[in-house]
Amino acid sequence: MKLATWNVNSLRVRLPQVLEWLAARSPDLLCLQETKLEDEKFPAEEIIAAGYRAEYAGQKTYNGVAILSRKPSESVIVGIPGFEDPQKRVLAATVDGMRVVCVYIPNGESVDSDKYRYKLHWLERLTAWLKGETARYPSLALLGDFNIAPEERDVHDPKLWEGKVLFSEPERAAFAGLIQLGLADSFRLFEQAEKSFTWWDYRMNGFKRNLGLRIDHILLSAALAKVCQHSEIARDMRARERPSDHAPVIAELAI
DNA sequence: ATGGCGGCTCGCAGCCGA
Repeated sequence: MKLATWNVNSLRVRLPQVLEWLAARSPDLLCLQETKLEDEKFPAEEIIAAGYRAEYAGQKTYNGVAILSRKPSESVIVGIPGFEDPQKRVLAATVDGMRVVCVYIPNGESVDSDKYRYKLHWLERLTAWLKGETARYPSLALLGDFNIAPEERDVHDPKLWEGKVLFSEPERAAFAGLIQLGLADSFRLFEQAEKSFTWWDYRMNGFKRNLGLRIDHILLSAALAKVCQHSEIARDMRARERPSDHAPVIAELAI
């Protein structure tokens, strides 16, 4: 079973690339973030024609998440239960016996901003909810744009990023809190090339110079991590014409 | 170097992202 996540930075713009990528890599499941589409505008017909089911929760201009899957979804939840938030950032579903949680964690803007405080609070609420979910579902995958680079090796220049949003200690502590729920960072289950990133700034030739961060992740419960055989970043998609600033991340499971 | 780029909007300038 092949799982994937991709912040597409507008599904309207990136739909042709998404359809092409689905055909080329044939994931069993693909979580999308930043669809930036109201549900009425979601391209359900094109997704279905490509052989996938789609669950989605979007809004105009900002945010928006979706789960595309070969198999149907059950027990779909939008948002963190009990946490009022108009921003569409969480979508959970059970697919093929696996609990799948697709997240678009807030960016945080800068460490002295209200958005940063919102991000940390949001992470607290996510973690508290997932504590119950991980206990309830032995097979659970948490996929998405975390907007957190967990370790120094996930940042092109750790000195430059020290204390900055996406790499600050409180954010990394929150990421560690998710790991402490019994989840494994699937990418790090395997040997990987140095300077492997999932996001590169559009500006200053960030991709060409590989000035990136690894902020998109697939976390797996112990039962899934045990059967995970491979994980990679599809950085070729960042080299395309009119790319998203994020590349897809893949985890392959022997189930 | 608070610029850079790209996407969005009851757009034509200003926001947000990371």
